[in-house]
Amino acid sequence: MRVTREEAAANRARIVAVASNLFREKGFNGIGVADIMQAADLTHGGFYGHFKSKDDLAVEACQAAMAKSASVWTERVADAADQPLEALYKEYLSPRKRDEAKRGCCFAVLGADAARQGKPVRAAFAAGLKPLIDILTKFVPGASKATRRRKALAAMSQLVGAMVLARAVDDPTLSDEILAAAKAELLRDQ
Amino acid sequence: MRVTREEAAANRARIVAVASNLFREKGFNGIGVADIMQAADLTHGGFYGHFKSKDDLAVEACQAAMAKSASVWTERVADAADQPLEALYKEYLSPRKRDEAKRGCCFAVLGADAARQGKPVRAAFAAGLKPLIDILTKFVPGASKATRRRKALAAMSQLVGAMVLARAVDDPTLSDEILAAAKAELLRDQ
DNA sequence: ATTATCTATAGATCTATAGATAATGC
DNA sequence: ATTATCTATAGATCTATAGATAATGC
Repeated sequence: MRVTREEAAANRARIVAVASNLFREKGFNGIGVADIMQAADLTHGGFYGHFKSKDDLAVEACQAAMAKSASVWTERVADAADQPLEALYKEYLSPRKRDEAKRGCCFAVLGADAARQGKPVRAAFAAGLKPLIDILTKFVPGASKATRRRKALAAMSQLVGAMVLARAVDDPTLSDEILAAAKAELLRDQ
Repeated sequence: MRVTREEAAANRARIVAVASNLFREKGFNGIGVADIMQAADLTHGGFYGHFKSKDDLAVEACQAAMAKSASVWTERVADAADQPLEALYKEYLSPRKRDEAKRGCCFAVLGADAARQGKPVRAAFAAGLKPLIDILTKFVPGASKATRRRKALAAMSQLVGAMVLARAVDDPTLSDEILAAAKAELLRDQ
């Protein structure tokens, strides 16, 4: 039953990866430790050898997801050097992304949930937000750094809010319209 | 033990009102039927005489909260006829509102949760969004109705997203900065 | 007689822990 | 000997229901 040190580390990483998807799909309270472990092909009891508590896993799972977002954003603006913001906004606000919450942006999917969690989760969210704001600040138009940062925070808000609304409503036409409107208004300001 | 027909109707309304606050404060999965009934000064078992299920209550509680939002918005734009949008944005994005989730906007507090619920909740969210968009469409600047509607959807997204982010982060300075940035950018476009 | 509310409980599910097991790594 | 994982379970909590109770309203 026991595995090598390497396999144990891989098991831990798999728990974090699986939890990162399941928390985003079902919310912090929508999935239990036993189901997460089952999805990672491990037994329930083994969990507490890797993590102190479910909250501890929540912090790590969100950190992993937000770090992934930052690296995808960095890659995207590098790939589309001529129109970095257009590429970013288009991907973020795509109907495909909307329909795949488990791989979606933590802020749109778990932001409201995070507000109800303890300090560690909320600290992770603040830390995870900063790199995304920095990327936007670099590319958003504006004479001063302060102006660009203000625009970046507003743009991030618009991205997150549009995705929250597009997912909440049960009306595909309205949902698509929200995503298109946010994208059009964000790009109009370039 | 039995109460009059009038009192029973009042009890039902009190359950909806209390649930509307508790769902917003703790999320759909963060509060149970027994606790809601206790907050309404009734016993757990009495719940199922009023509602078919917890989901049914969730629909009614959200409808009530969103109807309240629409009536407050209508009142606000009438009170501040010279600068209706400024009044609306300033109130929505105030730190006071951020710190009082239980009376907050359903879309910011429960939008991501709603996306994981069944059709009835999501239909209620679509229906509840429309009056708010209509109010914004009336006052947002723009030559054509189509332009104004697009701006209204984008503005609503920005309001909701800024509130989600401001609540999620554990850093008062950053949180205030998000609210201020969204307000400034929304009003810059007048 | 009807019915709004109550007590009590069934049956799931949840987090966390205790102790056993068995393979690694000294 | 150490330790990653396992089985089993304690103790809470959750939704929903069954049946009793007692006041209303015919």
